[in-house]
Amino acid sequence: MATIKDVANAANVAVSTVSLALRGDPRVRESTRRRILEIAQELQYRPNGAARDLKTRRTETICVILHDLGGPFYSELLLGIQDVATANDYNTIASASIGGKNGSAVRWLLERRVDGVIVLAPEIDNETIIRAAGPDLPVIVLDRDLVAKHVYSVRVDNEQGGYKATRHLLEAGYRDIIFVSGPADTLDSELRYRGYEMAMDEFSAKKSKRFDYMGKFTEEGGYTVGKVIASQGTLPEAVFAANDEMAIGLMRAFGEKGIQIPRDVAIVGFDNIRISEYVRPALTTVRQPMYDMGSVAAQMLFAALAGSSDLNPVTLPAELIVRQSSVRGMYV
Amino acid sequence: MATIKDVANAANVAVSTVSLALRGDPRVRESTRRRILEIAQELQYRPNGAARDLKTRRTETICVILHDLGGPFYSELLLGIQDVATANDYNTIASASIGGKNGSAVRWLLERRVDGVIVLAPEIDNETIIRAAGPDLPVIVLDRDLVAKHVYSVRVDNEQGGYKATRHLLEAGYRDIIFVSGPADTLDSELRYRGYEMAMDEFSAKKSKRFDYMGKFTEEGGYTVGKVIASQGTLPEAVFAANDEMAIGLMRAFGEKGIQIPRDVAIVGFDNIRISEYVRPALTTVRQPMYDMGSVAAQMLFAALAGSSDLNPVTLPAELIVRQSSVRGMYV
DNA sequence: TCTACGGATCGAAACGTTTCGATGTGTGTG
DNA sequence: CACACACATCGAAACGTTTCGATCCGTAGA
Repeated sequence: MATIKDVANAANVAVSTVSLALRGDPRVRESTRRRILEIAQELQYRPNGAARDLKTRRTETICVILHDLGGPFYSELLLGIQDVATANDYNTIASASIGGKNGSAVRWLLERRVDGVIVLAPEIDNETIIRAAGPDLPVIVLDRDLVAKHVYSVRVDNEQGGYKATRHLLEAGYRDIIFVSGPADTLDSELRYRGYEMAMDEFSAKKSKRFDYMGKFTEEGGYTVGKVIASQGTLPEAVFAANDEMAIGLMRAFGEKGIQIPRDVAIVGFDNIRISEYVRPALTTVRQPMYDMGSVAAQMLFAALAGSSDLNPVTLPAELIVRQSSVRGMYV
Repeated sequence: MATIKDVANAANVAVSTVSLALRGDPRVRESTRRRILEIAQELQYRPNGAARDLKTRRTETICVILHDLGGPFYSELLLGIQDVATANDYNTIASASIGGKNGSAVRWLLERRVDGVIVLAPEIDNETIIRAAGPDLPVIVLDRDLVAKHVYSVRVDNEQGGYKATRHLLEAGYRDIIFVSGPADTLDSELRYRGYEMAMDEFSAKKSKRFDYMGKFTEEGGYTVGKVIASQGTLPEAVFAANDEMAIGLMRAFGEKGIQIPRDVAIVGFDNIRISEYVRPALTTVRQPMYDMGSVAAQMLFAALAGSSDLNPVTLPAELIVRQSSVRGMYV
């Protein structure tokens, strides 16, 4: 494979001249520049990124670490990030956090192959992130409770979202509302529950306990919980599920038992995944501003890259989206 | 930032010893190795990936270039790729092809920052791919009609899929079946149409012309086409849409006109995106084996990396999934 | 004609690793 | 006691760039 040296030899100029020429530096005469370009083309010269990165100590690339690539949820987030990155002439790559501690993602964090990282992946632990972050590797954490040097955080207000969802049900007249939580260790679920508590207290309604109904954040998880709820003596008036996947699982379980939504039980989810609009009845949910989150995160990253170091954590508001699953007396 | 040299100095050993120690080479004594590790820890030493890549001339990373990250469609594909990559101790990154010719993705193709590339992005042109591929950068193209040196192809049998979908409708007794195509320039749509033709000919049914109904491969596109169809004098008996998104758009348009599916019109889509299962009536469609496609592509890539160069193109079969939207006399 | 200067090009060092041949040390064998 | 040998460590070159100061050349000003 041709290197810059080969090009220099073939063109009878110094290596440095080729380097300058390729970069379009005005110091090299136009005629020689054209000649060099031509020869480079002929030799199929392609620069070696690693060498350049090594020398310049910058990669002009940022990395987004996600739980799994292609989750429907991430599409908008990535778009928000990419728009900002592109505007800054930066490249964006995405990497899945699969493999955990010694997996793929860690090498992007630890081996300085990128200039900055945005992390939305619960299974990467705080310690790793703190170790990775440094003066020349800012890290933006999404939806994570972590403050550390060179680590900056952007979050969605899950608590307020949970509050909105619950209050919506309360205002519709429901009082016996249960909360179906995600796995015990997720912060998101916890915060949504706190919002639920706050609203329930405000209306002096009786809360379900934190761990009464706990699922796996997947449709299957919701389905299982739904079966349990349905087989108990009395149904609740409404259910607030910690995310849409679970809400949809609940709907399926209820459907199989002949329980009608929202007539018999109202349901509210969280996340506004694309399916929630298509499910019947369409699911009332809370939308997280994913595009904004991506965009804000990327902007903070570039601010950090530019030298700012006192970036305050940002919290973005969530938005209630009312559909049929929570509207009393509506059928499909 | 501490380098290997700093560690060597602090430990009073040569740089090469540190290098060996870190890699766990048995040549360095266990006691010194532990000492070095400890000092590295203390100094917060982190290897410089660029330097290593430069020296070893391998990155142990493959890159997947997709149209947009996070399309629901890609999730499985990436999983298939990652599983194989991980088994080979390789890392996987994904990059969006946004930006086209001089965009982000191109640098992964052209600047040798990865060991191999898998491309599923129509907007990257053949020329770029051919230029990028070389003895030390095999490229696997997905769903693309391209043969070239160091370029290998994996495809789904779109034609057979289109045939299956159409034949299914024909066997259900429909004869007046129209085909709603994607944008003119996409190969996939074209092939699916050919399958449609084949089946229609076999049953001596009258085909719609290739460009009678053309949408944008999005729900909006399907919706628009649906409006047009609905406002014409007579409805077809059935519609075969070139992908699910469009099929769902069609369903929405028909729904708004009071046209019932499948009673008034049967609908079949293509892709088996997740929503198609939740839409009412659930959409009959053709599943592309995305996981397999990813897995096969990755396997071919590693075969190429290992030196094989005579890898034959692979075509994977598509699978018909019958749901309610095409089953005569079923309502929801 | 000499000097100064700007433009074009060059040469060498540096970036942080890996790797290979060389070197130094201690142990067991004859 | 000399020798060979395995073991542990070292030193230097190389990977392909970028960058900075040096050099060379021709021209304008004195």
